[in-house]
Amino acid sequence: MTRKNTLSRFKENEREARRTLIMDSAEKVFSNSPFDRVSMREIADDAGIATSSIYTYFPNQDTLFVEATLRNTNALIDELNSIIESSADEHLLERSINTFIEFISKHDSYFRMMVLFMTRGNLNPEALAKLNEMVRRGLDVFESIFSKIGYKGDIRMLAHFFFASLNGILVTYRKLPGRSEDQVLAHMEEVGRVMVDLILAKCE
Amino acid sequence: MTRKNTLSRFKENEREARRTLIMDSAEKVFSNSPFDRVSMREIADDAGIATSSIYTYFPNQDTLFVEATLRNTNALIDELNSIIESSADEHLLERSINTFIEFISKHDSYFRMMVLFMTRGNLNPEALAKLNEMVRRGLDVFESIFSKIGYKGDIRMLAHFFFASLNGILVTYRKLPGRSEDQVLAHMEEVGRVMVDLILAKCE
DNA sequence: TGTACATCAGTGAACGCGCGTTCACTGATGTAC
DNA sequence: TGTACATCAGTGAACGCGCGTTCACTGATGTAC
Repeated sequence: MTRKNTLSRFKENEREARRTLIMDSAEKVFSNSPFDRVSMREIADDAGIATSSIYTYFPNQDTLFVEATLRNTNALIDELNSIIESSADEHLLERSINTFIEFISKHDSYFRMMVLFMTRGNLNPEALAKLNEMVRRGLDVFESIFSKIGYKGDIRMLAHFFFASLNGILVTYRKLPGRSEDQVLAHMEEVGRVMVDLILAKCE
Repeated sequence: MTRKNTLSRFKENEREARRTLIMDSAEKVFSNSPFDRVSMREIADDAGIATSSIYTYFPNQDTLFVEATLRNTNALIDELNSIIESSADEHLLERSINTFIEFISKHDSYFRMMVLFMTRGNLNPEALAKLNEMVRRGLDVFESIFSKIGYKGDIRMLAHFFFASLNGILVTYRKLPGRSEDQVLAHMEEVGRVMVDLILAKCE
């Protein structure tokens, strides 16, 4: 029985390692290919496996996309949390906004998620639950920022607004025609600073 | 020559009328069908013409989508302008936000445009130019709101932020799972009110 | 007015494509005796 | 230790689908004489 357990645990780890490899490839393909050129075939090619093998580890495309994104955003949330602990109050808000913007700009899978979410009401319930859990965690992080900087007002609502605004900045200015990647980033952060000013004006 | 002119003008009107009919159908299909079920075939069916006939009036799908959306947004901008003229200052901002949110919620083609824009860098230049012109007009409207309510700060930058935030609210809360359309709208407007408070706090 | 020709909006069918997913099968590895 | 069988990750090819777009053609309408 002990042997059986270690074996099945070994297999479980194997399985997780494979899933991770596939998600790595998915992320790589997300970031390097034009949006409509990302397909299961493309991801399988990058991972060096047969397309059909993906289905041994993920039931379908949506699940793969959602899980790959959640992995990203969990890393982002961890990063934000460590900023909250380490930053002096006066720069906390701006640093958080810039971290968010830079992170999401670098990880195209977030936008893919967003488009998936915008275009389809029929995400499978399991994926949807995981997505909601991530949003909830994000809102919690934002709330702790606002309470730390002493925002006077409804912190929960501000977090909702904050989250939406950041998404909006990313969506709206992502593809500014004729601007370099750096210029786009600079413009996003400049717009973000407007929000910093507005919020700080209502802080103690 | 006079006859020729009237004839060609008649034909031109005919052509415009047909284009309008097709855009009407496009808009109807956008609003009533799930996102991924909208195709040239679907639109042609609604208009009661052959699919290939669409190509007599629009060179390709992108152009049709962009033009249909711009027609919408021009109407929205007109509506906002009349609000600016008629509203008392203290409710101007909130009324503008709610008008924007309600209008866009009702016209799915705006989201389709947004997804098109997010997912493809390769929109044709003509469509892109028209799109930019629309954004510019929108920003101008927002600026005139802020100058009317006496915002103390960089009005241009606030307009950029305002536009992005509204987009973000619409994108983020559009598909809240388990909420009715009315509840979603109410939540969006509640989040919008956070922005009202923030901006008004920096007004004279 | 009547006739031969030109124009052109509109059509139905087909093209070419790429996608997500399935499935019968392979072959390496583990298991039982 | 050796042999027969079971398991199962992994595969390549195919399925079925729907899409945007093209194209040769039709037939009504307008034009020229």
